[in-house]
Amino acid sequence: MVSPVAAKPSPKHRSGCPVSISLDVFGDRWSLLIIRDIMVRGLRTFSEFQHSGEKISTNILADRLRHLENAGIIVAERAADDARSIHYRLTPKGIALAPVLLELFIWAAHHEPTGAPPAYVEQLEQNREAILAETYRRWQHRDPTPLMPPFKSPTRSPKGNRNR
Amino acid sequence: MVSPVAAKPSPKHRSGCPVSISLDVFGDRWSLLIIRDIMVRGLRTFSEFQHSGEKISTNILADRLRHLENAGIIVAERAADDARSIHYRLTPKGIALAPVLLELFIWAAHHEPTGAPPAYVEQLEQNREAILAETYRRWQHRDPTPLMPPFKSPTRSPKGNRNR
DNA sequence: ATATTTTACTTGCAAAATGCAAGTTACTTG
DNA sequence: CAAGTAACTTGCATTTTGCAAGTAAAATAT
Repeated sequence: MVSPVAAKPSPKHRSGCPVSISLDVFGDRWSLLIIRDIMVRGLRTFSEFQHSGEKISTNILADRLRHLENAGIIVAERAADDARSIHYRLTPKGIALAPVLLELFIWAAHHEPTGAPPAYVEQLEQNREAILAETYRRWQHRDPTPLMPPFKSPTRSPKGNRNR
Repeated sequence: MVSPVAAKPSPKHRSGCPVSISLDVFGDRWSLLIIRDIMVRGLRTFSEFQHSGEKISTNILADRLRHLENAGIIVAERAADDARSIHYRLTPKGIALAPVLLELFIWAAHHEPTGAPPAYVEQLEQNREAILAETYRRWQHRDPTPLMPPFKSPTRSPKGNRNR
C-alpha cells in the first residue's frame, strides 16, 4: 500500500477549485520559502531555516513545519548522527511543487526588481525541463548541494516588459 | 515610453529572492483567486468577484484590488456603459502569472482532493503550452469567455501519487 | 564530571491582518 | 423620483503574526 490519500469531502477548504485549495494549504508568506529552502538550497534543519535569510520567527517556523508535515508535503526524521537534530525532507507531494516555484521565480525575475541576474533567469527559462529534472534527481539522491545560491538584493531593474 | 518599471532597491521586500518577492506581492489567500477570476473565469467587476464562490469580504476585496493595482498586476477602468461600474483587467505583468496558476492547478489536482475531473487535468498537463496560448489570446482580445468552469466540490480522490 | 552550547522548540504578549455587519455615495432603472 | 445597484468604507470582534524570552534534551568543551 502506497499511502492512498484519503478522499474526504474537504472540510477545511473554501471551494473545490485546485488553485483555491493550493492556497489553503500553503498560501501564506512562509510555507513556500521553507519548501524552497529544502528544495533548492539543500537546507534540512530548524536552525538552518531560521537563519536562512528572511528572518522567520521560531514560533511561526515551528507552526509551518507542523502544517507542511500534516499536509504531507514534508517529513521529519531524526538525524542519524545527532539525536537532537531533525531533518525535514520533501515528500513526492512536496517535490511536485518544483514547477510552481520555478514559474514563481521566473515571473518575479521578469517583473520585479530581484537579485537574480538576467542571464541566469534566461537560462532557467530556456531549460525549464532540465532544471526540473535536475531538481528531481537531487531529491531522489538526497543530494543537499544547493541548486541555486540565495539571491541577495536587487542588482538592476527587471527585464523588459515583453509578454510571452 | 512603455512604462519602465522603477529599479528601486526594494524597500518593502524581505530578500532579493524572486520567490520571496512573489510572495511579498501576492502571497496571501485571496490575491491569486482574484487573478484567477479575471484570467480564466472572465470576471471583471467588484460584485462579480464578491459573488465568485469563495466568500471574500468586501473590505478585503477592496484592499486586494488596491494592492494588485499598485503592484501593476491589474488596471481599473470605468465601464463604457455604466458610470458606476469599474472593470478590472490584467496587465502584461498580470497575465504573465498564467504559468504559475496553471502549475498550482495541476499540483493540487494531483495531490489534493479537488473538484477538477482527472481527465480534464490530464488534458491540461498534456497541453500546457496550448492552454497558455489560448489564455493569452483571450487576454489580448479581451474575450471574457470563461476558459474553465468553477470546480465545485471534490468528485473523487486525487490522482495516484506518481511523481513526475 | 560539570559547565556551556546547541537544537528544536514553547510561551506570553503586543501589533497587525482578517472577517462580519452595517453603512455611504454615486449612478441607473422602473 | 423612489427604489435598486455598484463599489466601496467604517467599526469592531476575532485570528494571525511577530518579537522576546524561556525550556528540555542532547552534544561539546574544560
